[in-house]
Amino acid sequence: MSGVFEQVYALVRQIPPGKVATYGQLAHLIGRPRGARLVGYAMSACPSSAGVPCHRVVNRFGGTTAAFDTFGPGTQRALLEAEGVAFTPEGCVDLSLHLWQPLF
DNA sequence: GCAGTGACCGTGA
DNA sequence: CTCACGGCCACTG
Repeated sequence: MSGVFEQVYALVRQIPPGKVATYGQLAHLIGRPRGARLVGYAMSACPSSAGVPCHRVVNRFGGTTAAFDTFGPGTQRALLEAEGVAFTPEGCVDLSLHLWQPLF
């Protein structure tokens, strides 16, 4: 609470299935236009106990995080595809179709 | 208690 | 157009 991480987790938790958000976008939403790194670190913490779908967070290119290879190659991609997220031949998420836009 | 690092982004030259 | 650097917060050693 009262921490940047909690702010990030709160937003990520609001991301509906089939949608993805970028680090920079989340950083802006928490009031840290230049704090994209904080979002990345917050994801690294990725407390499953907090119910944070960190697999729905990708970089600005829509590329999945290599850190997910911890569970196996292409783990994050598999999770997103299971939710109906379309991927480009380059292996990136089609942000034009699945970029999460906070209504309010 | 101090310093360095980290799943990144944006701007300047 | 491309290359390079700074900046933000929290956690670890």
